[in-house]
Amino acid sequence: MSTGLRLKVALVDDHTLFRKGLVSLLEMISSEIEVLFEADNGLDMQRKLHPANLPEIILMDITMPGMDGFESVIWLNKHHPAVKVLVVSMVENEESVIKMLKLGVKGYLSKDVEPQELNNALSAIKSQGFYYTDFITGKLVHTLQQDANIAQEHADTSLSKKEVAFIQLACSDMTYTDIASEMFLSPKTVDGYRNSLFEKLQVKSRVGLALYAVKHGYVKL
Amino acid sequence: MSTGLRLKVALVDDHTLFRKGLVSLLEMISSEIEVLFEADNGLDMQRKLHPANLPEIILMDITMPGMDGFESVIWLNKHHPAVKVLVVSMVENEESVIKMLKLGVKGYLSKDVEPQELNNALSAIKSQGFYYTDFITGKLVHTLQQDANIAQEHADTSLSKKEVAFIQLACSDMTYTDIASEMFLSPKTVDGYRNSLFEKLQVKSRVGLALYAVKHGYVKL
DNA sequence: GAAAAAAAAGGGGTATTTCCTGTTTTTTAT
DNA sequence: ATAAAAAACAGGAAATACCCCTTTTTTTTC
Repeated sequence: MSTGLRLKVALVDDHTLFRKGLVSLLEMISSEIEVLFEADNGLDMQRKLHPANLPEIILMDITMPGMDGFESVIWLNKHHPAVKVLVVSMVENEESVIKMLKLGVKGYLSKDVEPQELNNALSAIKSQGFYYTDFITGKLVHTLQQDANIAQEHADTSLSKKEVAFIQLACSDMTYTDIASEMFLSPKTVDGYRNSLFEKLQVKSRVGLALYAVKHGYVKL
Repeated sequence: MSTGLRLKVALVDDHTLFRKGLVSLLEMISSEIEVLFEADNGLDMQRKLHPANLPEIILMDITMPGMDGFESVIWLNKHHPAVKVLVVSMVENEESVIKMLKLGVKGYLSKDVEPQELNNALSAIKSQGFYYTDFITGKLVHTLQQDANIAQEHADTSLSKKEVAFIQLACSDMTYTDIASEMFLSPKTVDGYRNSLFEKLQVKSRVGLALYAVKHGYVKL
């Protein structure tokens, strides 16, 4: 049986080739690392996570079908708060980084770092509990500066189901009247949705709305 | 020196972690594979490609900074037509697949395939010269069906410099009047740009224009 | 079960987008 | 040099997007 000396990790990423490659890399980098399991997404992770043998660190992607990285981390925080998460993602926009940091992830790496940095991150998280690069620090500082200005007026940027439905329909050639009947609502109501989203998302036109929707994965291209 | 028995390959992908992982995987999968070099993008590839020792197959990503996969394949066709290209990309939209096939790539894999399929693809390309999955065939058939309808009316979808400038500015809160003065043109002229792009790109509104721009990389989010 | 908050709907008006049918100017080809 | 083609530009009209402010209905909260 395992003596606990090796660092137990798990991988959650929907790109099989990347995941397998990462496993191969980890094994090559250090014999001190043991990959407990791999998962396609958060739901798959839930199934494969055995309370009797928890990984110490989970390498987590963000964009995944089914259950994405954010939801997965939230679930982990609730059910297995001891498990540390290292985000490994191509997503580099400030909002996502900040959101993940707020969720308490222990590190955030881009997929284009050198393998050695991955190793550094894992070592640091194991010994110090975290690994925050200048990249993350930069995002943090920038956000803090903005926060000072914008304050908490638009607290969380999570959209309701109807708002999501609306913003998805807004990414089309439909008029707002069309969207209204599609949603079984009065045109005036979707008018209200638009206006509140304009303010909430800090955009000024339907184009901005559409671009926001794409950027945050509400619509796929 | 190399006896030529091993399959010489090269990797072009901007995500270091993915690339290194892939190298590691390839070495694990088969000792018959020799990775000649890795490159960040097309330009890097040009530098690292030595005519005296060309790879037989290049595993190529599409989205890369500097010189992307399309440009790289075009360059390869011109300068080293004997080098075969296997696309390994997350990009799965029909247009990109078709565009790559037209450029003569020998295979097209998603990044979420099993390592074994990568091995199959390499073997097939080495022995038969190509590896086309059902995924690709499906795209092809669908395109052929569409082509029958749409015909050649909007022959190539390449945009002029001014059209690119316009479509980028259209992805903003600016009104067309704003865009016109930004481009030192009459509002009526950008009016014409919009209308011709609507037809050329088969969209019906500015929102469609913006989404097209994102989808095809004219604007980054 | 009443007060408060949020969602839905409406009235009315301005700005912008979209579409149509042209003319003038500039480029391109022969 | 001249015809043909493409780009730039216009007038005007209808549809749509956007905005502000008010009312009704539903939901939440105490």
